Order: sequence, then structure tokens, then C-alpha cells
Amino acid sequence: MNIQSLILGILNFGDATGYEIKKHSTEGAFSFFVDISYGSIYPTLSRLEAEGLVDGRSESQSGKPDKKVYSITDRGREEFVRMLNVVPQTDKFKSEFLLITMCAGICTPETIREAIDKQIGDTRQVLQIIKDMQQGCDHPATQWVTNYGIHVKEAALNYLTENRETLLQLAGSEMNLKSAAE
Amino acid sequence: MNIQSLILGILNFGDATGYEIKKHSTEGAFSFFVDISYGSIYPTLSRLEAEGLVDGRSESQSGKPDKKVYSITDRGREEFVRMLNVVPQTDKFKSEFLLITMCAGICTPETIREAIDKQIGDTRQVLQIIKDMQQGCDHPATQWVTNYGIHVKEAALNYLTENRETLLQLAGSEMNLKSAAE
DNA sequence: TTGATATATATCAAAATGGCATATGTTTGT
DNA sequence: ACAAACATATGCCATTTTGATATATATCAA
Repeated sequence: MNIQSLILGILNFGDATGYEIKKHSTEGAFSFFVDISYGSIYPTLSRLEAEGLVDGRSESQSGKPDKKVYSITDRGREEFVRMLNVVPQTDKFKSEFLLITMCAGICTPETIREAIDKQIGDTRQVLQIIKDMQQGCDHPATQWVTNYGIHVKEAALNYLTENRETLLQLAGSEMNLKSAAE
Repeated sequence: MNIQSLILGILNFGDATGYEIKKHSTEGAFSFFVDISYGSIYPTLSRLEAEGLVDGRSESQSGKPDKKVYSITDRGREEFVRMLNVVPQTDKFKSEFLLITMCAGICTPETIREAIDKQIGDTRQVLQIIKDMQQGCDHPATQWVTNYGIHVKEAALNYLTENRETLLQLAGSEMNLKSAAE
């Protein structure tokens, strides 16, 4: 799946500016689907408008700079449905935290403490985003997705908090030579 | 974190060729850390060798093309440790499956069935990779990481299998206009 | 009144991907 | 026996994407 699909998907749930699309796709409800950045959002929106898949209307605002609000067209919706009906790519999951954790033996205890506490904080934050999403929307399919997220993230949070101490005890355990020399 | 760190990290656990690094980072134990492709592995290995952080030795093999086996140097190990001791970036998780699921109402039942069954299969496969990883290595920090993975992935698998039917019933529920027209 | 934060769009160098080319061996199906 | 498919192994490069920056304005707090 590509950037085009995500943009059509976001616009399918409601009108938005390029700026709002960026926010949705990095912070909000749509941040679990595809990666996206300004450098790809604005050119893609222009192309989609030229192809008639979205409509853009300029709105001048008192004070703030003009914004261009995009909405999906019927042809855009058709195109989006066509794109949805393909076999999805396998999920991508990348974690620096796990690399650091796997190398806990050669890290300082402070590094490991910071890393696990950041991870616990991040997980709590994601859980909160998902719970907000769930309360703000009674769309059944969205409920299914948010319940999935809550289920998985709570499992992660449980493991992290219950095994924090065990991990901390592993920190630096493979640096015996170094610490002896110092 | 960057490609350089991942390569040093992989070589820190054992020597490897560029080809093997790619395999590790997309299929194996190291596939949960950073994204990587041939187009970045080979140039990075050359640069790391020029900087003295890795050693490359050519090995001619009967039949197969020559391979260049890289190993990490002491300076490379130092550099790797330095890179590990920074605050990690937040985990990245991207899922086309969730986008399709959230749009189940405008997808065909076949699309949704394929998507959920693929997701269940993918999750089982990842679980298997993690379990193999756990059995093949008694390094304590690796055990901590694999237990985390198993914990989280089993939670995901439970939700997916227990809520498969509920999701299937949502498929196509927002296409009433279309189906009436056909 | 200065600095930080938020809204809003846009550009562009640098990084990275993903597909292709090359070469050869092994396995599998017919 | 033969072809096709797959695995090992390195490398290139057009296109895509990022990530940082520029521009402009408003608000709010210190």
C-alpha cells in the first residue's frame, strides 16, 4: 500500500488539510497504517487533485495562513475501495528499544533504565490514544480495531512493568573486563 | 538509530556476509529493529571497512560466487556501544491490515476473510521465529526480548482468532446502496 | 517582549528503497 | 533428462521518501 491509499483513507473519514493529514498520520487514529511526511503529502495531494480523486478548496482564515481543505470525490472513493481489496502487506514493526534491550549486557544501567521507562511511557501513551479513539467513535469496525490495539498494548505494558527489575539486573553484566580495568 | 548501528549490532553477535545481514534483518532474529536493504547494506559495509569499524575478508567458495565475510573490530564494538547508549526512538508499527479492517464496511467479505486469515498466519509465523530464536540461544537479554515478543504476539493471536467471526460479520455492511443497485 | 508552541504550506539535498543485472549451484517437478 | 524455481552472493541506480528547513502568522506564558 502507498501514500495515496492512506490519504484517500483519511479523507474517506472526513475532510482535511495537508497539515491535518500529517497530524492524523503521525499522532492520531491513522498513525498505525503507513508512514508519511510533508514531502510526500503535498505532492501526492496535488497529483490526486489533478486526477480528480480529491477536491481542494482554499479557505482564507482570519489571521492564520490560508488553508486548502481537501475532500474525497466519488471517483476517489471508488479508487480507494479498489485499493483496499488487495491482500495486505505484512505488518511492519521496528523497535530500537529491543535492540538496546538485547544488548543490555554491554549497556550502562542508566541507559537501560531510561530505555525501559521510555518504553513504558510510550506504551501508556499509545494506549491512551487508542482509548480516546474508541470513545470518540462508535463505528463498529473502528471498535474492533481499537479493541485489538488495547488488547495487544495492555499485554505489552504488563510484561514491561512486571519484568522491569529483571531487565535492570542484566544491564552491564557483559562488561566485566572493562569495569575491572577501570 | 541508523543502518550502521544495526549492521554493527548484527556483527557483534557473529560474523556475516552482506547477504546474511540482509537475511537476518528481514527474516530472522534481527528483523524487529531497523529496516534495511541491499542498496544500503553494501555501501555501508564498504564505508565501515574504510573507517576500520569492521574487517572484511574474501572467501572463495567452490562453485558459489566469492563471499566477503565481515567481522566487527574492537573500534567497531566501541562505536556500537556508544550508539546504544542514547535514548531510543519510539517504536514504529505500521499495519495495512488495520486500515483494511477499519474499512471492513466497504470491503467485500472475501477481502476481509483473506486479510484476517493472512494476519493470523503472519502472527503465527512471527511467533515461530521468536520461539526458534529463544531455543537457539541462552543469552539472558535475548531471553528477555523473546519472552516479551511471545507475550505480545500471543495476545494478538488470541484476539484475532477469538474475534474473527465478529469481524467477518462487519464486512460489506456499509455497501447497502451499492448492493441495492446491483 | 521574548521565546515557545501551534497552524499551514512548500522545497530540496540526502538517504533509502526496491527492482534489476549478473553469475552459479541445488532442488524440485514433470 | 530437462526445465523451472529457488538459494547464494554482490552490486547498481532510478525513483521514492525522508527529514530538515524556510516562510508566515497567531497565541500564550514567563
